[in-house]
Amino acid sequence: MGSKNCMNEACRATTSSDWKKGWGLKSGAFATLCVNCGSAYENFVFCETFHSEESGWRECKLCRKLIHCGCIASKSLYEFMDFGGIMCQSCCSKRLEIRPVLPIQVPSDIPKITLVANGIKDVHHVPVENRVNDDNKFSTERLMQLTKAIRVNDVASALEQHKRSELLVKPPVESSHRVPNLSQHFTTPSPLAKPDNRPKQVVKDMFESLSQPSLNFSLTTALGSPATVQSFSGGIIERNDQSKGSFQHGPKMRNNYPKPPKSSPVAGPETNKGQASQTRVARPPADGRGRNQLLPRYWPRVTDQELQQLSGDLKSNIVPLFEKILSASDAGRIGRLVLPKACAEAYFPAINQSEGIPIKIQDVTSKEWTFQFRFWPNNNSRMYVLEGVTPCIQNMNLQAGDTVIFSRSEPTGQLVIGCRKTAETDASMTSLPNGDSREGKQSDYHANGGKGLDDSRMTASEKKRARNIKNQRLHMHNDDAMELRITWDEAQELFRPPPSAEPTVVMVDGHEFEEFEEAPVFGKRTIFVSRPSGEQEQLAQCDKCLKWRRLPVNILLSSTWTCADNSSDLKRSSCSAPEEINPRDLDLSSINHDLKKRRVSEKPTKEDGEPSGLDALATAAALGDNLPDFAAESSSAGATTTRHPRHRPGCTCIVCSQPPSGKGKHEPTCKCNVCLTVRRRFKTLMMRKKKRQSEREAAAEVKEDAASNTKTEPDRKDAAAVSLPSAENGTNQISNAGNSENGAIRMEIDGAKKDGELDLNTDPGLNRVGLAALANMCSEQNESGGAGAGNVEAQPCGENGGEEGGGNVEQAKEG
DNA sequence: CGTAGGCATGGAG
DNA sequence: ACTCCATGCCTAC
Repeated sequence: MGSKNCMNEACRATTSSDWKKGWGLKSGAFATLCVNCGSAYENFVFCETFHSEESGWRECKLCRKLIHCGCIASKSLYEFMDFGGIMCQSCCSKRLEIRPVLPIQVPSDIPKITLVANGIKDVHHVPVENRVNDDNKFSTERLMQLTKAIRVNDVASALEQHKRSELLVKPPVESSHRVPNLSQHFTTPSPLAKPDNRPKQVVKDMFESLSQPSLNFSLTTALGSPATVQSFSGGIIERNDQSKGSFQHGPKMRNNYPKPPKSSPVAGPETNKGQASQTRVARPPADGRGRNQLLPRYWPRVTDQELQQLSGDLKSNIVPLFEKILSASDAGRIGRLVLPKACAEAYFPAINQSEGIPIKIQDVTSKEWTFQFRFWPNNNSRMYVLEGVTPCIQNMNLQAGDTVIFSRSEPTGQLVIGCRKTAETDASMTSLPNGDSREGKQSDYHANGGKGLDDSRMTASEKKRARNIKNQRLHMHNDDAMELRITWDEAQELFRPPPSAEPTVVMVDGHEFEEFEEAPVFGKRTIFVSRPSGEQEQLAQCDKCLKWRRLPVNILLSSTWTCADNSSDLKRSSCSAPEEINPRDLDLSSINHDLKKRRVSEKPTKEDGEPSGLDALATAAALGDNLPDFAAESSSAGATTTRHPRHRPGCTCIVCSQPPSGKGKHEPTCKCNVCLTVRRRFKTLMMRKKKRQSEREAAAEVKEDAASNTKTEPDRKDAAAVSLPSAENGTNQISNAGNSENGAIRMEIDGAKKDGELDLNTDPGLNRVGLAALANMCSEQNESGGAGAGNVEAQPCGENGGEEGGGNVEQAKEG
C-alpha cells in the first residue's frame, strides 16, 4: 500500500493509502478519502477482507457452506442500512463486523475536493473506515448512529424500520427487489457530511449520473420481502476490476444497471433442503473481464439451494456467471446460441479470429460438450455465438423460453452449462438433462403457445413463457407441432371468433383490430364459388344430413353447422329440404383432400416455382398490406422485417393500393375495381395452385387413389371449373407473366410462403390478434372467387397487367 | 435443391 | 443516438 499525497493541491497531505480507505460514495462505490481534507478520489478498494478475487466465494463460519461473496451487497445492504455486519447468504447467520469509522476533522481552511477523478460529480458524506489505526475507536454513539439500534439478527425488522425511516426511496417495484436510497445513508452526521437537499428520488438519477467510467456502477439489492426474507444473495453491482487496478475506460462504457431486474423468475422447487435459500434472485456478476457491463437480465438467478446441489453434483465450487433465456434462434435447428456480448467477453476466452475456438463446456451431469465459440463482425462490434449447441440443447430438453445458465467450476475454471425450464414445476437447473418430466406439458405448451386452440388449458407459467418469448419465432419441428401446423389458407377457412366473445377494438398501425379475450375457435370449412351470374356464394355441408347448402359469402359458420342453422335460407333450414347442389359438380372431397395435402407440399418444387409465385401473389393480393400488420401483431405467425420487398413508397400496384382488409376498410362484398381485381387474382391463383397440386398428388398417389378413391383428377378440375370457370384463361397469362418476371416475385414468394404459414403452436399472441380482421381477410380471400379470369394475376406490382411487364423486369433486376 | 455459414437488418432497450 | 441481438437473407457448398 504505502503512502501518497493527497491529490488536492491545497492539501497534499501524505497519508497512507490504507489509512485513507473509505467507502460510501453516493454511488455506493469505494473511494479513497483524504483524512486531511476530505477529498475523495478513486482508489477503489473492495471488501478485500471477504472478497475472494479468484472465486468470489467464501465459507460461512457457522454453517461452513460456500456462499457467494456478497461483500459489496453486504456492505451495501447492511452497512448502508446500518447493520454494519455481514450475513451469511446461506444460513442467514449474521456477524457484526462493524469497522470503526474515523471521525475525520477536516481543516476548514482546506477546500474539499469532491471530485478528483473521472467525473464523480458530488460526494456527500463519506464514512471512512480505518482499519489501520485501531486507536480510532468507534464511539458508542457513532455505533448507535450506524446501527440505529437495529438488531442484526432481525433483517425484516430492519427493513421495516428503514421503511419507517423513509430510508427506502419508494415502495419496491418488485417484492423481491428494493433499492435503498443510498443518499440517505450518506447523510449520517459526519464531519464530512454536507447537506443533501436534493429530492429523495435520487437513486435513479444517481445511477444515471454515474455513468462515468470511474464509477460505473450503481447499487441494486436483491432482498426478499421483509416478511419472508431468509437470506439474500448479493445483488450489488460491482464496477470493473478496480481492485485489480485495471480500469476500463472508453466510450463503450455505460451504466448497465439503471434499475433492478424487472422480475425474478419464480422461486425454485418447494423442497426445503437445509437452510439453503430458495429465493431466486439475480446474483451479481462473478469475476470476469468487463463484468460490470453485464446487464441484469443476464445475471444468474440461481437459488442457493440449486447452487449447493450443483456444487455437490460436480464436486466443485460453482460460480454462476450468467444466464440467458433461449430465443427461438438459440433453440432452433441452426444450433447457434447467441451469447450476450458482455458475457462472452467477460467469461469466455478472448478470441481474435472470427472462427473462434472450440470450447468445452460441462453440463450438470459432467458430460462434456464441445462448442465453437466464435464471433461475427457486426456493426463495428461483434456478435458472439456458440455453435453446435443443438445436441446439448436437445439433450437438456430445452426450447425457446427456457434458460441456460453458464457457470464456472472452481478452481478449475471449467465452464458449466446448466438450464432452467421456465415452468414452475419444471426441473430446476440442477435436474438432470434427461430428467425432463414435462413431456406432456411440453405438448400442451406447443399446442397452446399460440393461444389458438385452447387457451384455458394453458397454465399461468405457460402463458408467462408465451409472453417471455413474445416476438420470438419458435421453429417447432416435433411431431406435435407439425400436427398443428396449418397454412394461412387453411386457417382462414377455419378460424372463427369465440362464440360469446365481445371484442375490444384496438388500433394497430392505423388499422382496427378486434381483440378477444377468448381463444379463437375453428369454424366450419366452406367452399366459396361463383355462380354463372358472377354472384359469389358460399357452400356449406350440413353435419347431419351432409347436404350442401348455399349461403351468403359473408357468413361465418361455427365448426358444427347443420341445416337448422341456415337462417339465411329458411327454405333449406331443415335437413329434409332437397339439396340444391349436385355433389358430382363439386368434387368437394377432392378439394378438401387437396387442402389437407397442401400441408405436405408447402415448399415449391422445381416445377412449382411458378405456383409458388402465385402463392405469394395470392397471399399478398388477398391480404394486402394487412398481412404484415397482422403478422407483426401475431408475432410468430410470420412477422417479417421486410414488407413488400419489391414495392416502393408510392407504389400504385394492386397490392400496395389495396387497403387493409380490416374492419372499416373495404367491405367483404365490396365491388370496387380494386377488390374485384384482388379477388379475381386470388381466386385464379389459388385455383391454379390447387390444380397443380392435385395433379402432382394424382401422379404420386395414383395407385392408392385408384384403389380407395373413385374420385378422379378430372373431377378436381371440374371442381376448379365450378368455382372459377375462367381459371384456364388466367393460367396461361400467369405462366407467361410469371416466367418473364421470374425472380422478381420470387423474393416475395418466399417471404409470403413463410408469412402464409401460420403455426398455431407457436404464436403466443394469436389470441390477441384481431380475429375479426382475420375473419375479414378470410372472408375476402374466400369470397374472392370472382368470375372474371385474372388477366394480371402474376403481376406483383402495377395496377394493370399491360404496364407491368416492363416493371417486372425492373423488379427482377432489383432482386 | 437443401442446408449451413456469415453477414445485414431492424426492433428494442 | 447508440448498442445489442434476434433473425432475415444471401451465398456458397
